[in-house]
Amino acid sequence: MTGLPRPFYLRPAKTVARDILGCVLVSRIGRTVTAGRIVETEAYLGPDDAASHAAFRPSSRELFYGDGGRAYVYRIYGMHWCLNAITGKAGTPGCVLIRAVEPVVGAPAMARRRGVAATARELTNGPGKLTEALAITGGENGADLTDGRLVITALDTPRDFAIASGPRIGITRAVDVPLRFWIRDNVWVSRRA
DNA sequence: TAGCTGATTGACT
DNA sequence: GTCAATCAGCTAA
Repeated sequence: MTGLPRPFYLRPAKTVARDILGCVLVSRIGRTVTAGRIVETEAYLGPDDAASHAAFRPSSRELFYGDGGRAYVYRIYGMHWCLNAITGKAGTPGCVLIRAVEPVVGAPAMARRRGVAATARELTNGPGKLTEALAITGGENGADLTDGRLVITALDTPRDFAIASGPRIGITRAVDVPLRFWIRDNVWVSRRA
């Protein structure tokens, strides 16, 4: 399984965050293939972005400062995993947080992992929810997103959707910077603002 | 070593 | 609307 090519990720986080909307996150982790269309993202920049782990989490630096196209998976609040795509060329730190996806393949398997109905929006409409649905854990930290068990691919369908933007959610620093992007009117976008 | 924080979620009033 | 769960990684000492 091949995903979006490396150069796609070697651009500013803000650009990648917008362009990656509508693309499909494919997980071949575990026995069943599961996949979801990315409908909501947030961009995190370098040390100048106070909300970015690049600014206050030294242990993430090796990934942040490396070439884009790799996964950055970390535990939050001691119980949930969050998935990011590292962006930018080596030396220019940045990443894109995948906040919500729309189930495309393997909804029954996601439902089993999540413990909710296969049609429920709670399946994947949040950063901690989609990682559980797609069986993404810390084991995927550093994984290559262009080729492997976890990849992001482009759809052949036209990008005929509107992109909305606003402040990022859930953070305590740099609260007002509008670096959150989502597909307007998509019901799988996470609530709570 | 001890204490604190957090890019969340789900249960409860 | 409020709040607890639960821990890696940070800081202070």
